[in-house]
Amino acid sequence: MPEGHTLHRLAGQIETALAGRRTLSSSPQGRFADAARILDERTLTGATARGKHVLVAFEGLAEQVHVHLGLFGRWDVHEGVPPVVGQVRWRLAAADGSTSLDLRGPTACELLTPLEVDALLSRIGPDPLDPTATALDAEAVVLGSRRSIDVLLMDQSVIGGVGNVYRAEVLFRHGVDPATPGRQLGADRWRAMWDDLVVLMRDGVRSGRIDTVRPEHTPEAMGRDPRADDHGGEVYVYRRAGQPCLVCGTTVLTRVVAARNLFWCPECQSAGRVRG
DNA sequence: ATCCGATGTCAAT
DNA sequence: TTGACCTCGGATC
Repeated sequence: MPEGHTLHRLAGQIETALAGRRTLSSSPQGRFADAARILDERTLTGATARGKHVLVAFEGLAEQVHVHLGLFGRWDVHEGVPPVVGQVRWRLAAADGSTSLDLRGPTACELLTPLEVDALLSRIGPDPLDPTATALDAEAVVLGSRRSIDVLLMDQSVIGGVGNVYRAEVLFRHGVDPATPGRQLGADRWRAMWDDLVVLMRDGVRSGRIDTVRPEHTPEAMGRDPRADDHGGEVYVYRRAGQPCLVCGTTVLTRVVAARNLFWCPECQSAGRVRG
């Protein structure tokens, strides 16, 4: 589901399956019907992802489709064109019937003018999956902030594409206390975290899941049952509240930060902790 | 059959 | 800080 890697993966799949091809658009659920009529029968020219947003472009149309999945949107890629099931906001299909995509429950599915696209892109922070972005692009904001790193990581104008799983996991992998203010993080640690996000998220694009557990801590290496915490990927702390830390055995904690459930190990994650 | 949570964001207060 | 929104599936009754 939808952190940045999901959207980059989808953009890639759309390009591979549909770029340069004539497409059919419809809105079985109805709320995208007017736009779908404009898009129908057009050749798709490209799909790009920035942060958690996807933009799809069509020949002869200045506007692009902006899609944001939100918390529970889904975008399923099908071989062929199966019968519609449930609420499908936008069905996009190759005109030859080879491939189709069903978009459900998105926060955003709308046509944006070039000006609106520019405005959208300008409010998304550097994205670890953008090959032109670097740790330096967010460094001044992060290292100058009094806000805590667990809040900064979720702020899409600071870093684009990181969501609740990558937040918890990158903090764990770097032993960082989630409450550490950005200004106390230190440049070395920030850069290491950024580089790690690049690696983890690229891996997520490739696999379609979030795996963050290092080889020495995998179920195979530790003799654990891999199905014990199966959330579609192998993780250290995400959704493991009350269970023992995979590394030290301390009970994993949870609390709401930036309106989402944060998970962390109070023993392993002490770097940056304020004393007293 | 019903409830609840979910890898997100924004507006209103 | 809270509520609203979008939809589905797993847990619970």
